[in-house]
Amino acid sequence: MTKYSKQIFQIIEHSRDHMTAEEIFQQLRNIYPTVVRATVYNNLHRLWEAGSIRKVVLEGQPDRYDRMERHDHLICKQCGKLSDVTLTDLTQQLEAQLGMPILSYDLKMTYLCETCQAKQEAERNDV
Amino acid sequence: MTKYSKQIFQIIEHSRDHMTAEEIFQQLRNIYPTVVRATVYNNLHRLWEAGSIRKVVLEGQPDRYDRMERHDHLICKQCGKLSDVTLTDLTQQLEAQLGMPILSYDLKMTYLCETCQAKQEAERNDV
DNA sequence: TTCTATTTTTAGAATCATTCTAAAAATTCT
DNA sequence: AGAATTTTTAGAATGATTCTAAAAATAGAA
Repeated sequence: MTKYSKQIFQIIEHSRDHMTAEEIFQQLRNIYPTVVRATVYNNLHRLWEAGSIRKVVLEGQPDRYDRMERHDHLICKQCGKLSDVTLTDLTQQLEAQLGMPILSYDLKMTYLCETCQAKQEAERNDV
Repeated sequence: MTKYSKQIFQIIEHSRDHMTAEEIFQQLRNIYPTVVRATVYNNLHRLWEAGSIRKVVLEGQPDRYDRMERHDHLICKQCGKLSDVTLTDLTQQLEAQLGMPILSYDLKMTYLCETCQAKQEAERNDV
C-alpha cells in the first residue's frame, strides 16, 4: 500500500456519502496537491479488485465508491439521494430459493426521501 | 408510438438476452436499413421514461434493456453472463424492515455459472 | 383539406467518465 | 548497489451516450 492508496482507502472508509472518483481526487489534492486523476483511478481499481472497497454503479452517474461492510442502498427516485440501510442478510433466503450458492448480492431500493415527499405534498396543495 | 418505438419495444420484449442499444440498433437495421443510432437512443429513453422497459446497468458494460415483468438477475462473477430468475417478491419484507414504503427494488446476485465452475474445476485438476 | 404546432428523426459534433500508453519515478528484492 | 517490479504521471484515446439544429413526419384545429 502506497501513501495514495492508503489515503484513498481512508477517504472512502470515513466518508458516509459514496464519493465519486472526482470527489476523491479533489479531497486527495488537499493533502497531495500534485497528485493526478489517473492515480486515483488506478488506486480505486486496485482497491476494488482486491476486494477492499465497493463500487456503486448508478444510472447516469459516475461510479461511486463505498466501504465493504455489508449494507444495502436506498435511492430517492426523485432527487437521486443515496443512503445506506442495513437489512438482515438475505443470502440464505436467496440461496434456498435458487437452490444453489451465490457469491454476493446487491440490493438497491427506490423510495421518495422526506424532502421530496414534502415537496410533492406542497405541490399537491398548490394545484 | 411510432414504427421505431413499436419495433424497439418488440425487440426487447421478445429477446431473452438483455440487449444493448448497439445490438438493438443492429437488429433494427435489418428491418429499417436507414435508421440511425440516435433514434434508438431516443426511443429507448422514451420507453424507459414511460416505464415500458427496464434498464440494466452493469459495471464496465453498456446499458442493457429488459422487459418490465418482475424478475431478478444473476450475474456470473467470472464471465459476466446475465440471466433471469424470478424469486418471490421481496417488497413486503423489505418495507417491513425499513418501516416505510418503497417504490421498487433491484436485486442482482453474483454466482459462478456452470461453464465457469467447470473451467475452475478443470484448472484445479491441472495444477 | 390546409395551416399550425408538436413530436420524431437525422447527421454529426460534443461530452465526459474512464482507460490506455509510454516514460519517469519510486519501491522492493537480491 | 543494481536489477526488477510497481506506481505515478501527462496526455492522448476510447466509447457509450447526449446534445444540437435542421429536416421530416405526424397530429390537431380551423
